[in-house]
Amino acid sequence: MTAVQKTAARSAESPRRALLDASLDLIEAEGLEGFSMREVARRAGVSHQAPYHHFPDRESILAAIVAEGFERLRADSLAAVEGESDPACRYHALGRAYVKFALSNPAHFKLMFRSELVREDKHEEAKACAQSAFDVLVGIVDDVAITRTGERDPALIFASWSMVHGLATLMLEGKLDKHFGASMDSRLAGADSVLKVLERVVKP
Amino acid sequence: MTAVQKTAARSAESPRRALLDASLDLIEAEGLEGFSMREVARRAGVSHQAPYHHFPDRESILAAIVAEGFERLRADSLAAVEGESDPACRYHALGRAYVKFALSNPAHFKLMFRSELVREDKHEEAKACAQSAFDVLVGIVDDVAITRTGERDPALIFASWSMVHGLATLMLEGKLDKHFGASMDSRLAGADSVLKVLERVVKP
DNA sequence: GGGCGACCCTAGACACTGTCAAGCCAAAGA
DNA sequence: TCTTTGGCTTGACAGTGTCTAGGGTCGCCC
Repeated sequence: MTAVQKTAARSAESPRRALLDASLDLIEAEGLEGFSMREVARRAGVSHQAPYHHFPDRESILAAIVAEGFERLRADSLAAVEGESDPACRYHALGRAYVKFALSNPAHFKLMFRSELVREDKHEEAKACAQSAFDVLVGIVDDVAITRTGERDPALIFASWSMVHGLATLMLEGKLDKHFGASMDSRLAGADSVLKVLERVVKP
Repeated sequence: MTAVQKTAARSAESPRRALLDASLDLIEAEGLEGFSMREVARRAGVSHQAPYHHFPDRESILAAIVAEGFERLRADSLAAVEGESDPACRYHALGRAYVKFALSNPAHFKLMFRSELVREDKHEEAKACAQSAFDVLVGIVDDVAITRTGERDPALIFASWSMVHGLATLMLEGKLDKHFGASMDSRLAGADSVLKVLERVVKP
C-alpha cells in the first residue's frame, strides 16, 4: 500500500481531511523543513493548487495541524493522569506524558511551538486548543500545590511547564543523547530522573 | 549609513567576516525564516554566488553562526557569575544570564538549537563551542550541589538546563506573554520568580 | 428542462530560493 | 614568465509559495 493509498483510505470523507492527513504524514516523514504545499498536494494526489481551495495559505494548514497537536496533547495528558489519584503521582504522570508526546511526534511537537511558522493571534482555533491543553496542566499543578501547602503556587506552574518543555526540546534536538541515549526507553528513563528533581519541591 | 555600509565598516578585514556579520544582521532583523544566502550576499554587496566561495553551503554558514552564538553564551555566563562567590548566587545568576541571552538574541538563540538547520555531527566547531558553554553550566551546578550535599548531582544538571532552556524557549515563542508581559524587564522578573522554584531544591 | 451557485479542481505564470558550472581578473610565488 | 590561488561574476536549473484565470459537476429553484 503506497503512502498515497494509505492517506486516501484513512480519509475518504473530505478533501480537507485528506490534505491534513497527507500533511501529517509528510511532516513526520520528512520533518518540518521537508514540508511543502506542493508535496502535500502530490501526496494527496491532486494538483499543486488544490490545497489552496481548502486553506487560504501555507500558514493556515500548519495552524490546523497545530490545533490538532494541542488537542492530542490534551487527550494524552488526561489519559495519563486518569488512573492516578495521588496529586504527586498525577503530577509526575503529566510530565512524563508531555515528554512522551514530544518524543513520539517530534516534528508535530516542534511545529506547535514555532511562532514564526504559525502566529497564534492569527489563528484562533490553534490558540484555543493550546489554551485547553495548558488548562489541564494548570489544574494538575494547582492540585499538587494546594495539597501540599493549602494554596496555589503560580510560579510552580511555569517552572513545571518550563522544565518539561525544555527537557522535551533538548531531547528532540539531540542535545541530551550523549547522556541519555537516543532510544525512546532510555530517554523516558532519563526524563523520569530529571522530573524527580523538581518533584523534590512538591514532596515532603 | 546603510546596512550595507555598516556591515562593511564593521568588518573590512575579511570577506568571510563580512558575510558572517551580514548574516547576523539579517537573522536578527528578519528572523530565521527571513534568512537566505542571496539576501546575505545582497547585504554584503556581492553577487549571489560569492558566499559559496567562503562556505560550502547554507548549513555551513549557519554552523559558523551557531559556533559564535555558543561562544557568546559562554562568555555571558562567565561574566554573569564572575562577581558572585556564593554558589547559590552563582547558580541563580547563570540561569538569569541564560534567559537574558536568549531574550537579547532571539533568532540567534533559536538557531543554536535547531538541529534540522545545523547538524552538529557535521560541524565540529559548532559542536565544540556548544560543549564549552555546557561545561560552564556543569561546573556551576556541581558547585552548588557539592556545597549542599557533598556530592555531585547529575540529574540536577539536566533539570537546571531543561528549566532555563524551556523558560527561554517558551518566552521567545510568546507562550508566556499573557502572564509575564513581553518587555525585557517584565520577562526577566518573571524568570527570576520561576528560577526560584528550582532553587528551593538547592537551598536549606 | 434550464439556469444558477457552491464546491472542487486544474493550468500557467511570477518572483523567489539553494546550488551547480563555467569563467574572469589581479596578486603572488616559482 | 608561467602558474597557482583567492575572490568574484554571470547564467542556468529545479524547487518553492502564491496569484490569476478558468473548467467541470453537482443539487436546487423557477
